[in-house]
Amino acid sequence: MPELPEVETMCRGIREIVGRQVASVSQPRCRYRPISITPRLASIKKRTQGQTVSKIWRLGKRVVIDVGSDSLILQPKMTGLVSLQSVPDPDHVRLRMEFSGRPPLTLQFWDRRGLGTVELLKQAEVQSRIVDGRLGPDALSIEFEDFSRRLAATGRSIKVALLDQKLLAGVGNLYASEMLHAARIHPEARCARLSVHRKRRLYAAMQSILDLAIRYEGSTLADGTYRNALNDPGSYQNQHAVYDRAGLPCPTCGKDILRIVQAQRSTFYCPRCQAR
DNA sequence: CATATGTCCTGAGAGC
DNA sequence: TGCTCTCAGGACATAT
Repeated sequence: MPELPEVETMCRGIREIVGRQVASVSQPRCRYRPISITPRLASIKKRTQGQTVSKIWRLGKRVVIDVGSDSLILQPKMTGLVSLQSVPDPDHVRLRMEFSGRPPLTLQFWDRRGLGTVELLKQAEVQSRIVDGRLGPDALSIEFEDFSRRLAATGRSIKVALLDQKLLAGVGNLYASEMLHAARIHPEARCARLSVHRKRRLYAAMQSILDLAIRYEGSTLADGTYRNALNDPGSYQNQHAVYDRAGLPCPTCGKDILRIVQAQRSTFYCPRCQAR
C-alpha cells in the first residue's frame, strides 16, 4: 500500500531518467482487466516519444514524471510499483517506457490488483485537475498552524481525518496508525477536541515517522510486492509499533495491541499508551 | 457544504 | 487437495 514514504522511494529510484529521451511507451499484453490509462495509449505515445524527462516529483501518493510539456502521473494505489529494476512478475506490468541513452533504461509500472491509474496532463493542468479540490498540503511540508486549523475544522475521528487526502496529502492507513501511537493519541479521538499540545505531538510524530520511513525506504508488507529502487524490500516494517500487530505486545509498554475498524479500514493501537 | 458508504481489483489465507 | 469465502485499502462515485 504505497503511502508517502513508499512513493517518495519510488521517485528517488527512477530519478536516473531525468535528462533522458522517451524511446517508446507500451502497454504489455495482460490477461487481466486493463488499468485506467488516459488519454488513450496512442495519444500518450504521440505526446511523449522523443520528448525529454525534465523532473521527477511526488504529488501526495502519486509519482509525477515531467516530460516535454506534459506530466505523466502514475498512481500506484494499493499494489502498484514504479521501478527501473525487475518487478515481482511479468504478468502484472501495466505500462512500460523505454529511455534512450547509455545505459538504456526501462521503467515499468507494475500493479497486481490493477487499481492504479496512469494519466497524462499538460503541466499547466496539474494544479487544476489533480490538486485543486482533491489534495490538501503535503504531510511533509504543511506548517503546524495549518495542520492544527484543518484538524480543528472537522468533526471526525483523528484516524479517519488523517486518511483524508483533501485535508492532508500523503498519509495512508499504515502510517496513520503508527504516528498516532508515537503521539500517544487514541485513534477515535475527535479532531476538533484535540488540545494544541496533542496536535503538536502528532505533528512532530508525523514528521519524524515519515522521515524515518523514507530513510528505511518504506515498508514492505507480507505480500512482498513493494520494492525499493534496488528491488529489495523496504525495511520500515521492522519498526512498526502497532500496524498489523494485533495481539502482539506494544513495544513501549508491553500491553497487547488492539485492532478496530474505522471507516471500513483497520486501525491498530495500544490501549494503554493511547488511552482515551 | 461535510461526511458516510459502496465500488473497483487480484491473490493470500482460512475453513471445510 | 481443492473448493469457496473473506479480506486487504486508495481514491473516486454516489448517497445522505
